Amino acid sequence: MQKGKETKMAILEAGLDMASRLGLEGVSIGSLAKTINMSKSGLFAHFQSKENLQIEILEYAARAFAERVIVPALITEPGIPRIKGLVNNWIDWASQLTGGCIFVSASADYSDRPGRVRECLLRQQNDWIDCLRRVAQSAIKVGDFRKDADCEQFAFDLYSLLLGFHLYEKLLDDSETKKRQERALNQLVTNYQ
Amino acid sequence: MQKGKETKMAILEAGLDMASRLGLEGVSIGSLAKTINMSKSGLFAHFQSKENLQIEILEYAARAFAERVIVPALITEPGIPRIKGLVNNWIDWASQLTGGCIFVSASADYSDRPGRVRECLLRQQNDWIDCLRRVAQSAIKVGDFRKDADCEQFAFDLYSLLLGFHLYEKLLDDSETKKRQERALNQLVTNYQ
DNA sequence: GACAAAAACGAACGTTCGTACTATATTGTC
DNA sequence: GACAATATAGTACGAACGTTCGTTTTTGTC
Repeated sequence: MQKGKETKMAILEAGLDMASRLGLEGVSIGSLAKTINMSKSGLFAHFQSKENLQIEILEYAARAFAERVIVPALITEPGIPRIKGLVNNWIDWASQLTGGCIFVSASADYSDRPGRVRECLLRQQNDWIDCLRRVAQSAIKVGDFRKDADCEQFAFDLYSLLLGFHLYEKLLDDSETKKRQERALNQLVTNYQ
Repeated sequence: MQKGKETKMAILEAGLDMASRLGLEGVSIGSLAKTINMSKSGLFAHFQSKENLQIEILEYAARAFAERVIVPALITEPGIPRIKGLVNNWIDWASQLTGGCIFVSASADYSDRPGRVRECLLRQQNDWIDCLRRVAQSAIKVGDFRKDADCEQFAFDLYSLLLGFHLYEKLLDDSETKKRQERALNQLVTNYQ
């Protein structure tokens, strides 16, 4: 069977866009079916529950994220170039989605909403922070960062920077945001050299 | 008339808690009425629309925020002590609310949801960033920061740090978050000295 | 205590929500 | 082309949504 997978992908793509605009909780089966031009029940049959739909959207987003943000950065040479590449990829990723990075909004939404969706998101965010930690470690290895640099701390610092950028860019629409982010990033890597 | 104002305050307090847990969009008139033990229509009469309710919750939150975060910090001596006081107040504020700081979750939720709620939130966030800028300026004035320090940049850096802390604390439940935040803050003020 | 104003209520509106069924198209396989 | 498997549509459900209405209770004032 082929056709099934295709529609499912189309649903998830539209679902990702809708989730970025309205949040994962704001994705309703009826409205999503309407945008994809199919029946509510037809769409529902692919997921059996709304919770499954939300989780599959998250997992679809994670695959796209790995593909567009992480993998291209791992091809770049390790150290500061890779870090800057990763940041730029992340920014591109966030600007491609209408409502911004789905993981950022979901992290705020599910900070106190227990369930399988939250657990899935938590796993993903831990993976992402791990990824940030590893790029710092490879920066140590190639000599861009000093030997005793705290990689966990760097992950915290860098993710914070991305979150700040996201808020400024998506909510405030500040024209100088890109400049602010670049300055902060340069200062950040300097602190770890 | 007195009674009316009292119930309204009780509604807004419960509404703020609910909004911090479920997001502003997740506050439903029916469930809010149930937690406050009054009828849906009775509650509704205070606001005339859900949008008004959301805005009044935001404004109620802003008053509480000014009272608990900003004012106490302005009493502290200017410069680095005031900055650290402000940060600690903010952290207390975020930890008092079950689901975390309402402005953080609302900023993510309303990044692409036009309307009066978004406009209100935007005004508030600009005020907050202005506040951060001013504490940096007073730090220059008392000699804690160097004369040519970029206060706008400092506001960006500091708010980013708070957002990072918020995500780590509320979603990841990382036991070392407080330490991470303190290290980042110390490094941050060092960069501006 | 009377009386008007304000506040709270209960019921109902039309709509949308997620989900459960059954039936009809569409697909891939022999 | 037959036949089974899969995919989509259609309909219906109970509950919850925001909102409106008319009524009743509570409140503050004279």
